[in-house]
Amino acid sequence: MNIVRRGEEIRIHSVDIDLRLTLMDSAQTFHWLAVNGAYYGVAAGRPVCVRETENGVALSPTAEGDEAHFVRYFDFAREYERIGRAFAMYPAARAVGMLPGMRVLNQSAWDALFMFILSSNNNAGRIRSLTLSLSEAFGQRHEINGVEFYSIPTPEELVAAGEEKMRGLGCGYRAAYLYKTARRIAEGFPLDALSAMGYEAAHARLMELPGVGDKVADCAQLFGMGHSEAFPVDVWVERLLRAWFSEEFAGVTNRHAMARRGRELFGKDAGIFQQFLFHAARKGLIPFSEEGEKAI
DNA sequence: AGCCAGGTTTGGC
DNA sequence: GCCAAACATGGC
Repeated sequence: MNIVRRGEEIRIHSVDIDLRLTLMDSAQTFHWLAVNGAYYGVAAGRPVCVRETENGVALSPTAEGDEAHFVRYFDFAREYERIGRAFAMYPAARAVGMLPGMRVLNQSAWDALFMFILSSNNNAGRIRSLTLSLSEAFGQRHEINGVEFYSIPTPEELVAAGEEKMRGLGCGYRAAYLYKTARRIAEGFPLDALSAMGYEAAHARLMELPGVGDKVADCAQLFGMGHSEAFPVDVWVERLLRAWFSEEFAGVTNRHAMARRGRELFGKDAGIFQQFLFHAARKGLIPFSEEGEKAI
């Protein structure tokens, strides 16, 4: 990795990054706009335009000292090839090599929590449209290169908007979850302190929030709190584990136990590995039947 | 029309 | 503790 600044632009060279895969297709974030081959959005508090270069990315506008922020956001300091090798004894680990340039983002805790509360029993397309609708209605406006986009609304902005207006945008029963959680945070729940806590303690605190169960908590921790051992288990990961890890997960009956077993088995990189397994499963790159049989 | 979507909550054993 | 059903919404 090599970082160069020119005026308001930061260029990060010699990194493995596929922006469309990471920002638009991988279902770990839902708020980015793709316009003319560039991507516009707020990256953990920094409104920015990102585009791919020959062997990396260019970001603008940026301020002095933002380099470390974007390296962290795109997780450029972690070597994903090493993770693929470390799990090479599992046939399904070819998922890592099949998705070059997918990064596991370090988003802000609230942004990740917001989007994954909306994700419950929902599909990626509608999570995205709800995220964009709520952001445009209640978030802050930004404009770069004539492209207009919005911050995800803060807890305070959601509380000011009210549950009924949120429901009016199509949130369904998730409006109550998101509104009540926003109110808890606005009233002092220490969301930003959870990143500094251990996985288990932070997980237990997150589960206190309305609309946050094991899966949403794990996604918020993995994508928004730097807890790389969090191992979210959704429908896709469950099917994949039953098919391709039947010995390792033998006797594991429910998703809560699968998530615990995933952390035990894969350790600190469990969540990174999970993201590759998840996406490969969802896209049919690693096939299996409904009964959990491998389909090679 | 009925099933599914990166689930959570609630109420019954 | 574990399990089933209810919960809004839109796309296929």
